[in-house]
Amino acid sequence: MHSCVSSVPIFNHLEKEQMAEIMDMVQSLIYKKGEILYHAGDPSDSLSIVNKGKIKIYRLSESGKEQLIRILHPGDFTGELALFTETIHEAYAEAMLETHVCIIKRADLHTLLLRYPTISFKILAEFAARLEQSEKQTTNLATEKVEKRIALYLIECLGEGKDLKQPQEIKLPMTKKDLASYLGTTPETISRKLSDFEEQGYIEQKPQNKMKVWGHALAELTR
Amino acid sequence: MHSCVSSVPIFNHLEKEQMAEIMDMVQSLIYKKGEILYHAGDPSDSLSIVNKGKIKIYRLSESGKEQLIRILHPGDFTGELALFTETIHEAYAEAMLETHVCIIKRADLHTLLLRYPTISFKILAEFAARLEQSEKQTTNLATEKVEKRIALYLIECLGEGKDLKQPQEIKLPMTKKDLASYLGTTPETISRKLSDFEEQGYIEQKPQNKMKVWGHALAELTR
DNA sequence: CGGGGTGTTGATGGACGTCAAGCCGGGTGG
DNA sequence: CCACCCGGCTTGACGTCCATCAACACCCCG
Repeated sequence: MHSCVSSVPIFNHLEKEQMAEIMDMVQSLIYKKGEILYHAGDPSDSLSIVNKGKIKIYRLSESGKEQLIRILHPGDFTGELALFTETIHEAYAEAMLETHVCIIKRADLHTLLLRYPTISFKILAEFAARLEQSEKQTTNLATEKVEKRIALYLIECLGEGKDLKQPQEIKLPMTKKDLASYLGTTPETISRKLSDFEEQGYIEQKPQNKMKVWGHALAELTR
Repeated sequence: MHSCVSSVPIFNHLEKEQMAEIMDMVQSLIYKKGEILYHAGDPSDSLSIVNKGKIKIYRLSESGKEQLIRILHPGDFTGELALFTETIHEAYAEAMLETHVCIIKRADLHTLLLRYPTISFKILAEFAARLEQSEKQTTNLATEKVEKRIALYLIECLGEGKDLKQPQEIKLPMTKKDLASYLGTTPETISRKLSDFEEQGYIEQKPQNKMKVWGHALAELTR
């Protein structure tokens, strides 16, 4: 039990005894598909680490539209925003399927950070990476047309080290509806653009949100 | 000299002797208007704290458009993104006028954070706030029309505690060109929408990017 | 006084959001 | 195991928001 502690990036550099200490502070929880971990407006007093499953983080805009921010996979954590600023959550977190999480209370976390400053480094690195990612997303939304945003997303899905010259099969990690929300567009437009891509020979669509992708061809689009 | 250390949020909770220690690690620099602090692609090996002046942080999109991310005022810092992740800068930083900054090398900062873990809390809080802000901006870009984004921005300019019922005079902290870049639109559109607002009696434009704003009227628009 | 960058205004077209109708697939309950 | 049904997805027609291009006014700075 509590196996999450040893497998989580922010802790896995510690010694065994230290991990044992952390495990005592940790609480385990299971959410069913569709369950909400927290609402916008909830006070935020704990850090949640995903152990198994998937969680989607989204916001509601002023006008009530849902905007997907990020999907958490095992090893990822959330609670960040309000944990260090004494405010409330501004986002929503929902389990996409049965999901196991470990929870650490804010007070316990503070104790830990004081005792083991290296944990702070890990969290700082994670925050910096997310900030980077978020700003990139902002820039894409602000300056690129939908077609390019979709192309960039697909290329991102291919992963880093891959050889773009070979077509690769990928599976979208979410529904097209969610993808639309993430990319700031509509399901209709996603559908149409993907058909276009297919017509142009950039991709080949398969059932269940899978597709074969010619990365180097798509990359042309993003010029 | 090095007065920045004592006036900066991330350090000002420390004792006098500790501050003295920090001052030894700090280096002072002055940039002239238009000078670049760093380019995208530069290795990032120091934290810069603004002491006096203004710095604008922007990115170039895939297609080469400039996107304004944020403006740093005295007390703000930058360098964050790459400082903790061993990567390179992805953004540009440019002095908007003569600007004094204090610099701490990455290695020195790490030493500090290990010795005084409370500094990490301050930085974590700042990162969390920026992340929050960045995600909100993303959501606005993804889901709101230009008119609403502008209205929301103006309301933000009014500041928090103010009484929306009274018209207030504000001065935009940047040119309309930069504002357009920040809000993901064009100077032409900004100009037109502000004229619209004026016609509707929501604002009254004055020279030098100043204007009188009826906050509660604008707030209606954001429904 | 002159010039470069900012700001304004107009005309135009294209990208994409919206509404509507229908399809399909898989999850549920009988 | 089949039938149903709901939600996701697709396709089409249509309208509109806003970027783009171009021309010019403005204003601060040198």
